[in-house]
Amino acid sequence: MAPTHRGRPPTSSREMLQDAAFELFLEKSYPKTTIDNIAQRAGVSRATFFNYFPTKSDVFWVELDEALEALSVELRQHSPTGSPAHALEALRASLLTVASSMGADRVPFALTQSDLLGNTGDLQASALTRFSALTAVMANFLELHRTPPATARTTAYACLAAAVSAAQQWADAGTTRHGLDSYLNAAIDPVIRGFRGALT
Amino acid sequence: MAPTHRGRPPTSSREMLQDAAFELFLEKSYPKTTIDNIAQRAGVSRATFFNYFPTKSDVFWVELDEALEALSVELRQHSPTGSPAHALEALRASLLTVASSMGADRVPFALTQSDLLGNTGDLQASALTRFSALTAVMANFLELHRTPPATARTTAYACLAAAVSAAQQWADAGTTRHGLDSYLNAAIDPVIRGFRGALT
DNA sequence: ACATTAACTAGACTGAGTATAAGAATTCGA
DNA sequence: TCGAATTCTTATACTCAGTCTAGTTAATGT
Repeated sequence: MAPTHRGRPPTSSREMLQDAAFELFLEKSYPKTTIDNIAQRAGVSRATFFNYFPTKSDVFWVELDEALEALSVELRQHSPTGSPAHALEALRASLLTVASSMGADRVPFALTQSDLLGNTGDLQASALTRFSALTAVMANFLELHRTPPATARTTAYACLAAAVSAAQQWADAGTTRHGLDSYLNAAIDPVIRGFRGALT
Repeated sequence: MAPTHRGRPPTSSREMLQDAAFELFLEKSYPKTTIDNIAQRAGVSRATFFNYFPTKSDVFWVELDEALEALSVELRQHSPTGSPAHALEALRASLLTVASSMGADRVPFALTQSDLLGNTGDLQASALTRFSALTAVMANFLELHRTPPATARTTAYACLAAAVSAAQQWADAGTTRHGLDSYLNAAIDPVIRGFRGALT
């Protein structure tokens, strides 16, 4: 019988804290919910919250951060071919792979409840920071595959726009929802075709 | 002799506070500079700083905020024609008009000294928020001119990417610098031509 | 039993941002 | 000239996210 854990066992988890936070955000909006509130709801101390999340707004982006990491992993599987057009298709494939791992029942809270939360600068800013990181991952991949830097950047931003649109449609679909990948493919197809034309 | 001002005269201005802030950022980096430091350097109280700027990071973006406002004004001069392709050209023209009003000697501090400032999340986030606002202005304009919403958004993001690239080249040009509009036109031309192809 | 490891906690602190009442400096009008 | 109106400044208290530290707790390993 091999113990798999050394040290004191955790009494909490990111999921518990995230759940507590989302409950409270719905009850009293994001700005009116303090870290103390969240920690108390989850049954831990305020300092413990910061053992799990760097900032308050980070509870929002667990799924997006996972997807971003998964995308980086997917893109690394594609070894450089020196062909920008191939890179575009690889980028599409990687995005769709990541999107397809998000089933119809895993829509992030941030997408479905954004109206109810109260709009604050830090929440918006935390989203934009992640969009910027996503754009950088895509642009770096394209550059690695011999796309000129300015074109790589423009393409990456256009793909970001398509991805944001797709995510919004995904969230809005309600009971008729299917996988994110189909929305994403529809949104990104004109972008990829347009830039492929410019690259050949 | 008609007095033009009623009430107590200001002892400070946005420019004074901005100058004080930039001096201090260079001396000790952005994160290490407090609002107290800035206010003291400018000879006013800390509370007075907030009469001039909403947040610490806003001192960075005076020029960009002006440009964003100027762009909105320019775009409003173009009455709707129902032609997305015309809208693209109007957008380009408006962007270039705003860019040409920034002579070679008005490069924002944020562009030329970004290395020395110390990278913090709030600074990056404040920039991204403005980029997002710029994108929204452009996308709304395109939609007003009958561009489908998803295409408007994608185009706007691609224009943003081009504009960011142009601004960076502008800042990097040093003593050989000319007006921002020439860099912007070079960067944005392939984007406009690409999307015009998709719209016709 | 003790050492090591990992998680939790209380409490103090910092600094951005908010708010308020009072004071200060000007112009206007009776 | 004086009081009212207007505008700007200030000191101060406060909130709260985020940082840090020393000590406690709960587990495993030797």
